[in-house]
Amino acid sequence: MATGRNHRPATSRSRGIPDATVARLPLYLRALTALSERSVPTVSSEELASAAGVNSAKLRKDFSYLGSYGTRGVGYDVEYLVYQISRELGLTQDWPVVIVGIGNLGAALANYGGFASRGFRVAALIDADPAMTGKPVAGIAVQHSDELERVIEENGVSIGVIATPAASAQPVADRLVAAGVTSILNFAPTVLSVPEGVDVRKVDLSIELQILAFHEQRKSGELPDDGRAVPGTDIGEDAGGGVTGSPVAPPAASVTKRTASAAPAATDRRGDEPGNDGDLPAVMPA
Amino acid sequence: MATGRNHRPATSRSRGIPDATVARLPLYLRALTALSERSVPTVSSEELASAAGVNSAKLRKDFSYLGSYGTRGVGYDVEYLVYQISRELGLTQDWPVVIVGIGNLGAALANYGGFASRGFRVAALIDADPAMTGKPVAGIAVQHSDELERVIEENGVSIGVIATPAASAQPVADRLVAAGVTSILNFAPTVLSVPEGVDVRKVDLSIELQILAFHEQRKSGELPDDGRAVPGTDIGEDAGGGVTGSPVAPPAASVTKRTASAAPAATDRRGDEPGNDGDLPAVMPA
DNA sequence: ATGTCTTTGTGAACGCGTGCACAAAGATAG
DNA sequence: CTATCTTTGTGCACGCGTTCACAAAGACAT
Ligand SMILES: NC(=O)c1ccc[n+]([C@@H]2O[C@H](COP(=O)([O-])OP(=O)(O)OC[C@H]3O[C@@H](n4cnc5c(N)ncnc54)[C@H](O)[C@@H]3O)[C@@H](O)[C@H]2O)c1
Ligand SMILES: NC(=O)c1ccc[n+]([C@@H]2O[C@H](COP(=O)([O-])OP(=O)(O)OC[C@H]3O[C@@H](n4cnc5c(N)ncnc54)[C@H](O)[C@@H]3O)[C@@H](O)[C@H]2O)c1
Repeated sequence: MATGRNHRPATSRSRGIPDATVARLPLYLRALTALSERSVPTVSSEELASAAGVNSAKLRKDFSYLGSYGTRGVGYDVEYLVYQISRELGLTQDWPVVIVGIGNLGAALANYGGFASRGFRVAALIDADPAMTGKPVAGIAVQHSDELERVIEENGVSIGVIATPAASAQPVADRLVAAGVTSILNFAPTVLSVPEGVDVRKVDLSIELQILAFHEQRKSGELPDDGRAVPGTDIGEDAGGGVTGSPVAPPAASVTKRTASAAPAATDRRGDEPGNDGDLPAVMPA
Repeated sequence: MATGRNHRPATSRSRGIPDATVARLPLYLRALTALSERSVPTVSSEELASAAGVNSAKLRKDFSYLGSYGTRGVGYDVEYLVYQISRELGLTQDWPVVIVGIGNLGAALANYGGFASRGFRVAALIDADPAMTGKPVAGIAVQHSDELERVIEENGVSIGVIATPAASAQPVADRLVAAGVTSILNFAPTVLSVPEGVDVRKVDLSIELQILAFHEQRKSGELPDDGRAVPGTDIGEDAGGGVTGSPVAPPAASVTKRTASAAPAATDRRGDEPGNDGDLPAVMPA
């Protein structure tokens, strides 16, 4: 979630592809690539939609934003569509990427094949810990933070991945931006502030789990209690260096005396399907 | 993004909290927790919104769905709100979780502190590789896949995390569901099919990067080429990596006769390159 | 050519999410 | 108790995204 302004001047009216559509293109591409490997020549919107897990009407509308690449009565040419989507997403070019913070997660990311398989090339692995410098991870020697700016400039890196502790995320983001990076994928649980023109997308495992927990709670019985009732189980422990941490403490109702029954007994509305369709997976860049 | 059905009868009108709001609650909770640690008693919607990186009006509306916990002229009581949101998200209770696939990513997740800090407890680590069995990861001994059902039942696990290669994701999901899991967090790049009533959320690094690439491409110059134009243009730039094997070659728009399509880039590279575990979907239309 | 059958492309309706703007609630001062 | 000032809670309008439903484009058969 980009911290700075989050405006949408709707300036993108002419050739702009809807954000929701852009977010689905990679999904279609993946399905198409699989078909391509099986040498399937064409595919109908119905089949492809099924493979991508979406509605066929939605898929057709999405493709309509790219132009008319289908043939009525037949479907879409797989190879041609793979190319068109790849081009639209900018995957026909090479994107050098730097990963900052080579800890548990950073190392896993460096080893991840999903990078290279789509035109993303790990240009460098950066870590502030001197003990890490020179150490090979996924076949690449880790470089010290001091090299950050140089690496970015020399390789023309425009995409950076942050996998440092939360406390270091903002400073790292600032350096990345100052050095020329204009797109950041942030794994640290923090809201980053970046100047306009810089895109930030975040991946937060903790948030995903919390959303699941919410739905899970709905499925099996109602809320724990009215809320101002007894203190709940307290959950302590926390990983070091997180903005998070303090255990869930029972209420404290201060300020003005909380008139009781603030929580309106959740009416057991069962119509609410568990389908978490609407939830946005991540963030929509500005 | 649930894979299975994705409808929204809109039946949820009374007590249902909007999905978009639910997705933001963890964000507010994080900001509030930080304030709580600094012993800040109250906070205004403006301040909190800023800390969470959202619009203040949006935040107030979100909170309005939970009830009226604020005090006009003053703001919100931090401790009280932390408790209310935690309760709403179901964090006042303990959620045992199983992680399946203890490879690079799975191990990182097991070591992640964000789990425990919010009521999520790693009940077990499961891996199919016999060599991994018994091996301690993050202080927990890895168990063989055979133990999956037993572990789920004995611990009452309802949330499962999949970090196996894409090809194994669906089978693992099936077993998880059969054993009683009703919420799945999937890290494998595949569309999962699950019965109604089971929530699936996915985290796909590759998709995030592709979305960033799309915007990045827009920022610096337009598309490589019109695309609809005659193929053969030097778009063939295509970095060595290319999009998953098929060398993103401008396929001819065989709108009518698709002859050569039968022999399209005969999957030359085998998914062994330092990055191609199983990125491709194994799911096919019914 | 003409007819039939399949599947695309999209107009239109609808619902959700966002953000503005403001009345009202309540704190605080006099 | 009254006045003023701060900040919430929300009615309302708007735009985006989703989905339906269907005309028409084109393949294919005769
Ligand atoms: N491990 C996970 O599964 C997981 C999941 C979601 C989010 N996260 C988040 O990702 C981040 C990293 O997690 P982790 O488990 O890998 O932590 P980690 O402690 O294992 O690794 C962090 C690494 O960052 C380096 N680092 C610290 N400050 C730095 C700086 N200023 N510049 C460059 N490098 C710096 C450290 O030397 C260390 O190697 C954390 O913010 C965590 O909350 C982790
Ligand atoms: N590493 C990353 O940063 C990253 C990022 C995004 C997505 N992913 C995806 O996450 C998944 C795991 O990635 P990884 O890098 O950890 O891969 P990995 O190969 O290191 O680990 C996979 C693990 O799963 C185990 N496994 C295989 N089949 C299994 C089964 N049926 N049941 C239980 N365990 C099984 C393997 O023994 C192995 O230990 C992949 O699908 C990958 O595409 C990884």
